Amino acid sequence: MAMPGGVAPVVAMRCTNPACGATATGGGGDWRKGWPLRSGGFALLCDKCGLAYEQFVFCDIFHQKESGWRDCSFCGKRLHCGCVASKNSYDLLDSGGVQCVSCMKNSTAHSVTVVPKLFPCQNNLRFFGKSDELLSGRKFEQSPSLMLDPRNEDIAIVNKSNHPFMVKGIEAGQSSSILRQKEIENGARQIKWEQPTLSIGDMGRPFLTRSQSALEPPQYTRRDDNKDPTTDSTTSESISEACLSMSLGIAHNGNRMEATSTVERPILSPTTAIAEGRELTTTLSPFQHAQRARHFLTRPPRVGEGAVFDPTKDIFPHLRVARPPAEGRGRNQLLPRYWPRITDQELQQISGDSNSTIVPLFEKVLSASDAGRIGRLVLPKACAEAYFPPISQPEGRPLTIQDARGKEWHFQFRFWPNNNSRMYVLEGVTPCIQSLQLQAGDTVTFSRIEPGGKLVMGFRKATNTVSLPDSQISAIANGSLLSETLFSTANENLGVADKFGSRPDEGSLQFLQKRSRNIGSKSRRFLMDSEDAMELKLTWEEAQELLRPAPTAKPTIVMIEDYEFEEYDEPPVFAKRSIFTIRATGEQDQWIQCDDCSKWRRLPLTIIVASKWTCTDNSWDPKSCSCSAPEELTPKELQSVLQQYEEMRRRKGSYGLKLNVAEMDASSLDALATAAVFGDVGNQGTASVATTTKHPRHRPGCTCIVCIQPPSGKGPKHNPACTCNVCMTVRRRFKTLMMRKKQRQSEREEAEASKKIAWVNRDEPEGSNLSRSPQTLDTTRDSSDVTMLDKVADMNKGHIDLNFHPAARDDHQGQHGAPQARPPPASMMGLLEVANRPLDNYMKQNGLTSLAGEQAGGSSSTATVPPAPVESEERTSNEVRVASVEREPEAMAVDEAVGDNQQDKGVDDAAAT
DNA sequence: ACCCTGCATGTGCAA
DNA sequence: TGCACATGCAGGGTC
Repeated sequence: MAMPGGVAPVVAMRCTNPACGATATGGGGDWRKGWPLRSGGFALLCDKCGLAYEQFVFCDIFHQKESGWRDCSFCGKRLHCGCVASKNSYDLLDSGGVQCVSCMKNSTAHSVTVVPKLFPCQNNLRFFGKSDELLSGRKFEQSPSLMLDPRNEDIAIVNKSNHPFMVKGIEAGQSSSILRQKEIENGARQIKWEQPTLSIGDMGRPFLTRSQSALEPPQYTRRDDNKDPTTDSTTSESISEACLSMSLGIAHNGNRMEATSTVERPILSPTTAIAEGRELTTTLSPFQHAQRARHFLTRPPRVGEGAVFDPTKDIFPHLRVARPPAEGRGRNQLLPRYWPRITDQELQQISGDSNSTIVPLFEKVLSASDAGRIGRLVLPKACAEAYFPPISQPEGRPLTIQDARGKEWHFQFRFWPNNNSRMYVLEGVTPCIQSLQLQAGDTVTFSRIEPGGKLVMGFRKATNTVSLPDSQISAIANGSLLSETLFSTANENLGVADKFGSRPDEGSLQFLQKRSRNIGSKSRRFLMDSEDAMELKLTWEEAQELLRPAPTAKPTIVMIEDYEFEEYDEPPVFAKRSIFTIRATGEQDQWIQCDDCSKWRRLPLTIIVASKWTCTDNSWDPKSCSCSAPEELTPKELQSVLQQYEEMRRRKGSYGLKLNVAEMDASSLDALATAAVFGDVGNQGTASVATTTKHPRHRPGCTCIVCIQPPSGKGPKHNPACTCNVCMTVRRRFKTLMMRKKQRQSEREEAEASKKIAWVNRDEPEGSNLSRSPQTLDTTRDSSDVTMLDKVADMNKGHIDLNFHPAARDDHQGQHGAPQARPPPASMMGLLEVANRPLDNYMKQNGLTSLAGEQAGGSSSTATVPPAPVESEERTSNEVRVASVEREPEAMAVDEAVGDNQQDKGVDDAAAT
């Protein structure tokens, strides 16, 4: 094949990043594929110093953006895309943008003007070879020159600016004004050039950098600069598409090799980007900054390979990067939305200290049905087929996946035939989903540990998880619902903090976009500036917490659709968030965080602090009225309190109820108690922090039946031979229950027999023993009902009797047919109301002064220690019900002594006893 | 009555 | 236009 200009082949390339210095011949592994191109190939990236995947994520967002309208990446013209009618009015760019017809036409008139792909940053790559011609520059007018390295079939493309590009696995083919890949059948490899004329006025300008200026500046194509970049999404999109790409396009399509060269996004190293950020601070709009900030997130995703030098790794371990799919069957077809966006921190977390390598496979934003109670997680077909073991039968096979905590989950990986295709699902995910507290909009990430091939899953909480009905979303989108919801008991989360504290998750954003797409023909966003947005980055529950009743206000409790509202005559006070705790002496404290130094300070209980508060405002404690004063709580105490405070908030959310401040007290207390149980409070020993997303007293790693038993249906079952307290107790109760059931059954049979006899002898005179038998049973029934009534009454008096047996009532109902007049049922509200009373009430009622003293030997200085720790976790109401049903008499007495604080605790406490 | 299971269907996206 | 996927639904099983 003739080389244009007779240029010698490229023999090697070197990354210009001095910290990287990667040298490769193109086949030595220093290069790898980047983002997929429309044509099926992949961009080519330097593997060592790392180039920006985030660019693609960025573009991907815009790909996912409103499907109807997109902006031309060159002129900014708004194009209607997607429908058949518009098919010829635009052209898709491999880089993710679109190009309008005008620009397509104009582009042919321009000479090839490209932005050097790699030169804006220090990571940029330069080619060097035997021939200095490569470096000295070889200009071409219409089409890039192609240089082929005969050894590795890499092709360097030198553009007008003397910046070469490389294409792997191609042959120099025809030149044309359009740079586009052309697929060549039957093994022929050819490339077709698509005009990459870029309006650098849009795109390249922000990327004028030191390194770039040091090189030959690219030519710019002017465009209208008068557009306000904040309103012109073109800018943002263009920013991401500023450079001509060097791309590697190898599609595994039989024997066919495909190669691509296309327009590409600018590649920036983080360091350079930061430098640029300084340089461009004055010229970029906030919107642009926002976009640029994404470039800061770029780092080389070293996928599934051993540790290599990565200059950004240590600097930005938390950066969320869309990693290209790992090797797998058909991975090329993997949609970018499934690319795992996993940070090194998370990878580190998964891999622990081991030397194993984590290969991120894919991720998925949980849909409502994924996170629902059905327990089925729909897997993207391509991902399932690429990374999970192949299955031929619909029944599939069991699959064990380990979570980040090392816990193994057993799922059934299977598929359903669907429209001549397959729909892959993971069944039995409910326990896992619940354990990880995942909900729709959150993201689960699947990875593989090498060596070994073990599957691991991580998760990412959505920053903008929304499960509101569309109407509410719409209202929120219009800003109309905000205040309304703040004053309501909406139990939906609008903002669950990212576990890793990262920025909003793209997938979740897409989820949001998707959810709100049907609201109307136009997308709406509640207009707020960035500070407002920061202020509003809280959940509805948090917002509720910020609203405190006026100090003089006395609430009236009203029930609206089974939700309990505190109704005040006076408007609520907008307060700063604080945490309530109870000391061993029973005294309550309020803790509040200084806005300046972030230290937590103790405040009197009755103080309601305005939205901003600093140590200097602390007039109640002269010792802590300065930010320099040490914090009263030790870091461990603080950590425990905060963790459990978060836990409490989550539980509030899961109950879907607005719980009053007293409940917060109890929960905070519970938090401290939990911490105390694990030796975190009052014991400055080495006990590790017991983090759990489950019941506060659940021990990490606990596999007792209540911890792992799914609410129903399939799923991992507890080892029947387990001898843990809970299991033993449950078994004992089950035995008792069965005995009772047997007894009732025999009674019933006896009654049936009696009825028959009574019917046969109905003409018998009254007083007959036989005819009175059912009445005798009625007496029994009444007696039982009295007992039940007593229990309900007892409950309403404030004693939760978890022995209350709903099944017993059912039995009687079944036995006697028509329901009878009954007292108000023991509703969940009632239970919660009682359960939420603070522990000090309980202690008073039970004549206790300090549980801490009794139980923990007074080891806690600031916390009240709860009853003995038991293995448990926050359970669904279903589980609670089950546990309640299975109580036996000996546990009842314990319940009344112990289980008055929280409903779910009672079960565990009794179990432990 | 509730749950599980398997399948069907509608919608949106990508080719 | 076809495919992927979210979700609805019906039927059977279990509590």
